[in-house]
Amino acid sequence: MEKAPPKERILHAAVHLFARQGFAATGLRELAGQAEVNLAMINYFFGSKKGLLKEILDNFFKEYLAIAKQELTGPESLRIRLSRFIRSSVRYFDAEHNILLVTIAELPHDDPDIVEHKASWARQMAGILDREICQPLLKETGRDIPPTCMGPMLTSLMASRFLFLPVMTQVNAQQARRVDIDRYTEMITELFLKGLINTPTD
Amino acid sequence: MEKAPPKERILHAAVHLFARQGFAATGLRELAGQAEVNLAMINYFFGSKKGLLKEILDNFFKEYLAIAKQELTGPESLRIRLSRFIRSSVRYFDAEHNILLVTIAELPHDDPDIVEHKASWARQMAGILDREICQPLLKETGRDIPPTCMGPMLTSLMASRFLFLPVMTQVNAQQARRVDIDRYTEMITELFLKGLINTPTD
DNA sequence: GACCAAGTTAAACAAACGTTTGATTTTGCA
DNA sequence: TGCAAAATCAAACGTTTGTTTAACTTGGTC
Repeated sequence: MEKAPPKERILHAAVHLFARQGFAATGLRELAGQAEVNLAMINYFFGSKKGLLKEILDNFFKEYLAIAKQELTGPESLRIRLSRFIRSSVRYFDAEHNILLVTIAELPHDDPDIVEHKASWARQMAGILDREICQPLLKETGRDIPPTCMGPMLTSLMASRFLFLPVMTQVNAQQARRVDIDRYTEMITELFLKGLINTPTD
Repeated sequence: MEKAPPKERILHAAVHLFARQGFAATGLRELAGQAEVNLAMINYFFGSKKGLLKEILDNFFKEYLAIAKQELTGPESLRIRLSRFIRSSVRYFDAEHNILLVTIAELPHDDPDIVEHKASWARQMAGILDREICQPLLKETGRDIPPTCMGPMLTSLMASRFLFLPVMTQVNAQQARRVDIDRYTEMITELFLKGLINTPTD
C-alpha cells in the first residue's frame, strides 16, 4: 500500500473530516495530522482553507453533472432515463457519501463566494434537468415543475439515506430491518416515479 | 415593539446565525452582540454553546413530533392523513425554516452527545411513522419500507426547498418561475403520493 | 430597610485558529 | 555535475475561540 501523493492525501482527509465535523469545526492542524502532511502544505496547494473546500465541491459537482448528462439524455422514455439517473446517482452517493455530505449539508453558509461557486454548478444542472426532465414532463403530463424545484427534490430524496445516516444508525441499534443500497435504490426509484400510493382506486 | 426577554433573544439570534453560518462558525461574541446580551449570559442560561444547540434541536423536534402525532393519527385513509401531515409540516418548515436548517444541515457532527440527543427524538418519530404509515402501507399495498427509511425520505423531500434555498435563489436571479409555498406543498404531496409519472400506461 | 437569589457585567484565562515567513530539502532538466 | 524550480519544514504571527471568575445591580419577600 503505497502512500498517495500529498495533495490527494489532504483532499481525502479533508472530505473525511469535513463530513464528520463540519468545515468550520475542523482545524487545519488536525487535518494536516490526519493527512500526514505539514501544516503549511495545505495553503501551499490550495491557497486557503476555503480554496480546499471549493476543490471538494468541484469534485462532487463535476461527477454529478457528468452522471446527469450521461443518464438523462437519450431516445428512451422519461421513466427509463430517470430510473437510470437515480440508479447511477445513488451508487455514486454511496461510494462517495462523505463528499455528498460536505456538498449538501455544508449548504447554509452565508459566504457569498461559496454560494456563487455552488450556484454556477447548479445552473448547469438546472439546464440539463429542464431540457431532459421538466420540459418533457410538461409536454407529456401537463405538470409544470421548474428545474429549481426538481433539482432539490430529486437530490434531497436520493441523499436522504446518507444525510440521516449518523442518526439513523443510532435509532435502531439492532441491525434489524436494515436495507441495503440496492433495496434503497429500488425504493427511491419507485417512490419518485410511481409514488407511495399508486393504486388507481381510492 | 417591546424587547423580548434575554433568553429568547439569545435563542432567536442563535437560530438565525447558526442557520446562516453554521454552528461552529458562529462565535459567541457575535451571537451576544446580535442578541444585545452580555457574553456571559449565554453560558449562564444554557450552560455551554452545545447546550444552546440542544435547546434549539429540542424546540424543532418537539413541534415536528406534535405535528406528526396530530396529523398522522385518525380514522382517515393513509392518503388523507399523509397529505394532511405534509401540509402542516411544510407550513411549519416555512415558518421556522432557520430552525429546520440548523436541525437538518448541522447533522454530520461526530459529537456522540448531539447525535444521541437527536436519535432519542428520532426514535419517537420512528415509532409514530411505523404505526401510522409503514404498517398500514405494508398491509394495504404489500410494500415494506422501514420507518428509518420513511422518515428521512419524507423529511428530506419536504425540506428540499429550504435546504437548497440559498443556492437556488442565486441560480435563477430573475424571479421567473418562482413557486410559492402553497404550490410547493401541492407538488411535494402529489410527488410523494402519486409519483412523477402516474399514468397507468407506459 | 435588610436580605437572599436571580440577573448582569467587565475582565481575564489558556487554547486553538488560519495564515505567513524564511530556510531547507528534494526533484527534474540541461 | 550544476542549477533552478518545486516541495517540505519548523516557527511564529496576531486573532479569535469557549469558558470562568468575581464583583455588581436588580427584584421581590420577610
